[in-house]
Amino acid sequence: MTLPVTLPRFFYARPTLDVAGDLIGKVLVHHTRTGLTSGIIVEVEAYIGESDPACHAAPGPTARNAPLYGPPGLAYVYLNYGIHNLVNAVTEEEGSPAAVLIRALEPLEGEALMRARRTRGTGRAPGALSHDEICRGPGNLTRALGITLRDNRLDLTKGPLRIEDRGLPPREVEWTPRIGIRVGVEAAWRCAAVGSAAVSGRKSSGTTARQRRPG
DNA sequence: CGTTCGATGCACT
DNA sequence: GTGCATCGAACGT
Repeated sequence: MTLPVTLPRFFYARPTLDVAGDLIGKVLVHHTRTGLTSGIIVEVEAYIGESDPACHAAPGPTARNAPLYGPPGLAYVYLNYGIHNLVNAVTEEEGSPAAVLIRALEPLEGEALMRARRTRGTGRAPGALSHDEICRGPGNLTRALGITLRDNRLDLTKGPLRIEDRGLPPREVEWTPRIGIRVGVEAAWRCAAVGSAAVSGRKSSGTTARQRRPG
């Protein structure tokens, strides 16, 4: 058991697909006044450069996508569909716009607080959420961890929003096309931990009928 | 089980 | 004014 180590800048200053694969099994942590919440990263997507039509840098530099052009290790948070905050880790070198979107976590610390945030304002009871639903999906995990637009441009290598290596065992991963985009569908730039029930999207194959009882 | 559709805010044309 | 890197309730089979 080793001490938690916040990932340093050089971790992010690499090819985005390498960073994406290596983020699986790392721990996203958010420390707020309300408390500390965290989860194991089990699903990510890479968005790479102005030539990637699904990347926010596709139109070239704008006010919104400026963090993508910044130094590696920054957080890029933006509002999607008017409702959901999505969090990315900026990769590669300054001036080279690319990032990894974090899409799902397995809840680790502060689960009660995460449940409260996820159900606040809705009619749902905190207990109605299963453990694996709490941080399943990019909009859900930011809500659970209390990540908002105010966290945009924060430095993930230090401070209240960070990603740690806690020496967790390596996970088997699978690469698939990215989810929920209209362009750039062909690239297999989504990476997910195999077998994790917290992963979003459809099951790759096999038995989806696990809900039914045997007998 | 499956698919459809409304909510909601901001960047960009 | 249009279009999203979404979510979940509502409805169809």
